[in-house]
Amino acid sequence: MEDYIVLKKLRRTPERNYLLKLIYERNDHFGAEDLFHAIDKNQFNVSKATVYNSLDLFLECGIITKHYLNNNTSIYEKAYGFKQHDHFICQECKKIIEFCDPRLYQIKKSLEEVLKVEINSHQLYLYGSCQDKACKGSRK
Amino acid sequence: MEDYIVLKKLRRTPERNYLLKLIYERNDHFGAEDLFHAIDKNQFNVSKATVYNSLDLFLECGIITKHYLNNNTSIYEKAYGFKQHDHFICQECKKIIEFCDPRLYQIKKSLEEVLKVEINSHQLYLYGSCQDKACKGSRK
DNA sequence: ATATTTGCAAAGAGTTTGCATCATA
DNA sequence: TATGATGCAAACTCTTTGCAAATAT
Repeated sequence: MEDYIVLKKLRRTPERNYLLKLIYERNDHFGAEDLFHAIDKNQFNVSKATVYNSLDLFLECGIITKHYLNNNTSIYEKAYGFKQHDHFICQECKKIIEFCDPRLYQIKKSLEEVLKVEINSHQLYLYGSCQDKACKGSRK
Repeated sequence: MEDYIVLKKLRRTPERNYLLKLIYERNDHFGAEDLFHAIDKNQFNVSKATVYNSLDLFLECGIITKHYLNNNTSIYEKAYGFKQHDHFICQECKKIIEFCDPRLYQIKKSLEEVLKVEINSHQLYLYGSCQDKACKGSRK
């Protein structure tokens, strides 16, 4: 699991290793604060600054992905070894459904030509409501 | 231009009218702060709180659109009478190019079926580099 | 040895809130 | 006149920064 570490020419510190471990243990979308609180303070004392620093680093390394939510905060998810996907976000219950649609790549390709630009990445968020019982139940 | 005001059952205040005017005078993507600074303090004294309140209101009315940028801030653009479009953002020079691709609607339609959800809106941002001379020139 | 990384606490940016005052309907 | 809207400043949240001490290479 920690074999994924590709810290390039950077230093391998216990804090980074520990944070990576925490990240790979979870399968959700988490905020910097979530990660900070997941730290076992008895085991390790990682500061918030280091959490942010490390997240930036992991992001650059492609180990995690960052999403900018509609409340001006960010969440992350591990990325390494997972295929590129996009997100549907239920506005009622905040559930996130991941999906992947190859047609998006066609769109990107043709837009590169039409707009005469080079596209490196994209973010697609679909907003709406899911049909979960639990979700419906929570509606006012 | 101010005929667009559809303040529903809400009050028509001089502050809101003035802000709407400012918004319709500009054709760019602007932040709350930008709008606040665009206020002619001699002419009007609109507080920051009112700017934020009004932007929320205009957003609900569909008069403006809100985008969440990759630095956890928001920008707005007027929406009324403009057709839905998406954005390419140059990571070098921050230029924004708007585009509209009908295939995205097909994707949304089929995802509604596949994911069994109802999609109300979406946000698609493409990131990359444009080929402008001015942009290239600014690269380190 | 030395340049990077850390922790801490303080600063910062953007946004929201509380409340008394004001003003639209 | 009654409720909604405003201005102000303080509070809040998330994130970044400065710096001395610690540490990986």
